[in-house]
Amino acid sequence: MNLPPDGSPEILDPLERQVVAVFVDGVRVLGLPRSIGEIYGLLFISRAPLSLDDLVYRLNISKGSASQGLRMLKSLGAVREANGNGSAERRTYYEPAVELKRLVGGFIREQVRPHLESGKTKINRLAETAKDVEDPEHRKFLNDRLERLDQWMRSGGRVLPILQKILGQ
Amino acid sequence: MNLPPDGSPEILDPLERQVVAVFVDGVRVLGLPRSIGEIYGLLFISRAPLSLDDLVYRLNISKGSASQGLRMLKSLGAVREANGNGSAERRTYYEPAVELKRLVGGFIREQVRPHLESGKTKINRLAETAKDVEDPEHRKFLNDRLERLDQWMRSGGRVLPILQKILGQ
DNA sequence: TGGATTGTTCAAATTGAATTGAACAATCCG
DNA sequence: CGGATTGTTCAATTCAATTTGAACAATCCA
Repeated sequence: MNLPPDGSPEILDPLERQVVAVFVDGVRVLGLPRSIGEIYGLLFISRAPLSLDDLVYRLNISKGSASQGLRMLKSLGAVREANGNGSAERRTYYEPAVELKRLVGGFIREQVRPHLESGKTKINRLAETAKDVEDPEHRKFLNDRLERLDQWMRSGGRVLPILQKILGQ
Repeated sequence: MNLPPDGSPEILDPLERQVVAVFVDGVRVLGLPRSIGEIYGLLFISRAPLSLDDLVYRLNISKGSASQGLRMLKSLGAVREANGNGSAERRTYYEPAVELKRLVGGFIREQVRPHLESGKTKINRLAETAKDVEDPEHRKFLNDRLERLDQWMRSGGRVLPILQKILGQ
């Protein structure tokens, strides 16, 4: 299916390389590791699904990276197994999910929501602590700020579904 | 104004420490450095504006970090100089901007838009490259994917103002 | 002027997150 | 079974981004 490895020949053609670069850049903004961008980028611009070994060979990354990267991409719903040929293939091939809605949904579910939740929890705990502050002026100030923080979280929570709705075309 | 440093005494009270931790966490999600979260967090929970030296001392960070952190926070519009006392003070004091709208706006302007722009540029260049692909089937596929990528960018562009509107209460 | 105070810059050190690689499962099939 | 193939795990390493720290500006004022 692919040429066997030599030293380190040019495995990606220029267009593929550029697309991969775009995604590497993209995922960095989202705080995701480079390998995620490389893997998704290559899948995105490949006509046929690719196997783990394809990714290892063509991107010149380790099996470990590819395995973990695919796991994360699966958990994000950004990649799925291509059960294309009904035939009995041992190896599994992957193809990208290309619907923005799905990608955004996965990111929000896996990366955003958990932080919002844990943030809310921590803030509630803080509000408890603030109750014990002696000076009433100071206590008032703290409550005001914590209240505001709580509002931010609420706003975040409200915005996410709207975001998803809008990005679903 | 503050006690002088000893070895490394406990400079933040527990509540302050927790709030700072929340912000450190928060900014990491946004892909910003820890010091940004520390500085903003301490300003956020402090009744009085703080100077650079206050931050250095209380957060136990270097002057360099504090200076660069404040610069970034200023560029994000997340912090402003407190010209509180009309008196002639040499040192400048900082206070946080606490309006979510402003914070989100600054983040979008400084961190999101530039990436969207450069992304668009790169994709246009890619479309040029794709024109030279011989096989018409393959070319069609590539154009389809690049078109999709372009759509994503547009969606992003459309969503940002809406986001800002919603978060402005 | 000079020295004290405040803040900036940037090369070097540090640190934490991602990647590697080798050992280990799991499954297949002759 | 046994060995070949495919994929996972995780401690050790690597690498990039952040932080440090020391030198350098800039401003103040006695």
